Amino acid sequence: MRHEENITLAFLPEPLLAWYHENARDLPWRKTEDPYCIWVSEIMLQQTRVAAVLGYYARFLEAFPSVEALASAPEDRLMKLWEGLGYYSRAKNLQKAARIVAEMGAFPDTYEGLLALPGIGDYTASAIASAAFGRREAAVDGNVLRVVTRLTDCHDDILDPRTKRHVREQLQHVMPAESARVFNQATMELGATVCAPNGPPRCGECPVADFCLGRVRGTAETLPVKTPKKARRIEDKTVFLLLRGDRIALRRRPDDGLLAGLWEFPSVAGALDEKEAPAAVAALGFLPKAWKKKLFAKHIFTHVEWHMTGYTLEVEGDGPPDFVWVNRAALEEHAVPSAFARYYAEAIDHLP
DNA sequence: TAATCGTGGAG
DNA sequence: TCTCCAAGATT
Repeated sequence: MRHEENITLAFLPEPLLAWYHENARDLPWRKTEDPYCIWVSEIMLQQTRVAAVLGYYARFLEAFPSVEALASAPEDRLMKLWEGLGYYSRAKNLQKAARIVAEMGAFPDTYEGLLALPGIGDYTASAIASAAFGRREAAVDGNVLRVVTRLTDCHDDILDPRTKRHVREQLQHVMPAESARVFNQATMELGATVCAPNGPPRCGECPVADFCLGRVRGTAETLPVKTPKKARRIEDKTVFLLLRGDRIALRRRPDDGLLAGLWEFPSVAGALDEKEAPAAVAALGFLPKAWKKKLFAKHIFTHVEWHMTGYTLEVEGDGPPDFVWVNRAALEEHAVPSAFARYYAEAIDHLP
């Protein structure tokens, strides 16, 4: 560890906390010390923007006000509440952990205890331990990594776990015991609003610009250093909106992998043209009656890209046993991911 | 270690 | 339209 870095970070807490006191956003999870509420917020906020979380957070706590309520919730209701928020294993791990906590009778109140719960890693364990229990545990997320690497002019790859460990160690040394609840929040707030991603830092508004090595040396805009990510692969799919009377076909995705356990319109691999599609429909056990529409849609995930060719048609026959047939009202009760948004809207258009 | 796992806002 | 990437965890 370089001596220089310690000196810089030692100056951080006082001006940072003063700035935070005047500039903190008014966020609902900052108004409570209830570990359950804080936990829910931290899981939702993983890789997800504050603006996207706010509505989900309010609806989720309304539906499941306690660990016990979450522990006993039906999975379909849980997934419907998480619909559109992404990273759906978070919701499943949340319920797994709720059942463990309910069984334990109390929320773990230490970093180690929290870390043992499903869906809680190093960052989240530290964040909850400090915000809910006042423990002196430095939480290192993307904001904190950006702030610290700029402050210390550190060019290590922030995707390397060793960099995170190093940053956490440095912060553990300077994090004030009497301000444990807000120090993490303040560092993240600075990274979210001033020392922000996507563009140059707003050093003119920064309370610690005076001793920021990245600013002094002119490297702040190039930090943090991050290894480039791999190119996305493209997957062609053909999606079928199968109409039968006032109903449409849905099927549940497998329990593992992408969009696990969510509902989708039936599809097959490959981009089928008008000549190939009828055979695929017949292979599913249907007799096509009327072809209504063809619709292309693209959806971009983090490292996969779906190119979807969609056909809307009326059919006869039951099809595979795992298909369920839903009317408009029932469709709206199922958790269908945003990847199918264009087809979802199309389905609604064709249902009475 | 490296790949996997969503979505949408911002530039 | 395209790229980046956000309060990460898991395997």
